[in-house]
Amino acid sequence: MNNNESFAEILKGLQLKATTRRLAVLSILSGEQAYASPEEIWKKLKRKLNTIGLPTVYRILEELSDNGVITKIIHPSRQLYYYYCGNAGHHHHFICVSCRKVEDLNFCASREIENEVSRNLKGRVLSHILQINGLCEPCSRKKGAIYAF
Amino acid sequence: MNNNESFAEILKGLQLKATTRRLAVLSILSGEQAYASPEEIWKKLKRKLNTIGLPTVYRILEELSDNGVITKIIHPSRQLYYYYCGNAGHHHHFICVSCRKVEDLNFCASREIENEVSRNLKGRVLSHILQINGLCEPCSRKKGAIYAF
DNA sequence: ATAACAAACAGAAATCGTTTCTATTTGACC
DNA sequence: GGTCAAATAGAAACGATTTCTGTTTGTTAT
Repeated sequence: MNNNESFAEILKGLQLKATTRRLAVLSILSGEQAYASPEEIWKKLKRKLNTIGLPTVYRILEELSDNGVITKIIHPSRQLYYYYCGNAGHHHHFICVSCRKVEDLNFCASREIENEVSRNLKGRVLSHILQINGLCEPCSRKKGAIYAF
Repeated sequence: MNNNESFAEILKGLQLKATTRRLAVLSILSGEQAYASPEEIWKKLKRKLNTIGLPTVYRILEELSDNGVITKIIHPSRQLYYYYCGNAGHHHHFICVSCRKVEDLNFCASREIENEVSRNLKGRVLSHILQINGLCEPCSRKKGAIYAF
């Protein structure tokens, strides 16, 4: 499968072995258009692999997230959620709090923020978090499906 | 104390009783210029009050945060941290990941974001998270005190 | 003031998402 | 195929957070 080959390249580039589990995690995540929890991902992995431990899933997700291959979603419940995004450049996400769909946002104010911080606060920016929480188009039509976030 | 009176007003406005514990939490948080964890706040509370339970601190912090009186800090460790900010208007924060100091940011792109989401995604924005992580001026001078975030 | 009642709290215990640990297996390279 | 470090399974531990129950406190009306 082509995807698996390119995922293997990505892993090698990060000096991570292209193991069955890592490729399976990437395969599953890349097939999702919604963010997923480690346990949810684990359940899907168990269908394809004879054995896979939940701690393994946690470790792989953290590795991939630390290396920028996947995105960690910020959730008020503070549960961990992850999302694979093929879009390589720096960008942010709009997440639907109802169906969990994630969409790319073509907006980032990092330059303005950088200016503001260095000019007014004399501080140094290491990173920034920008996430938009809302309802995607289909969900916003369904009445009664609105959650405060 | 004047602060306590105004805190009592705030609580009453939210239909929360102005209890000794709630006022003590607000008193302690408003005296901090850095974000603090529930346990840290609890330890300080124990010095002023005969008895105070950690679950009470958690509950109060969540109530106040839900009502917008205090701010929840987003931290990669996913530990809870809170911060009291007197600034009433909508704004965001620059947090120092070294000394935990929180500073206000006079920047918010909510209008641009709203436009982008409604135009391109046809979605509906419920809320947004913007937090800048970095090093404040004094901390950025101290070499060796830099953390990835 | 004080009585009455719901809201708030203390303290113990439980919860459960996440991490650690150790022995075993696997992938990469020769 | 052999070698060795890296990766994994499974069990166990962890610890921040929440739940639960009986008791206390703040508020409101008297």
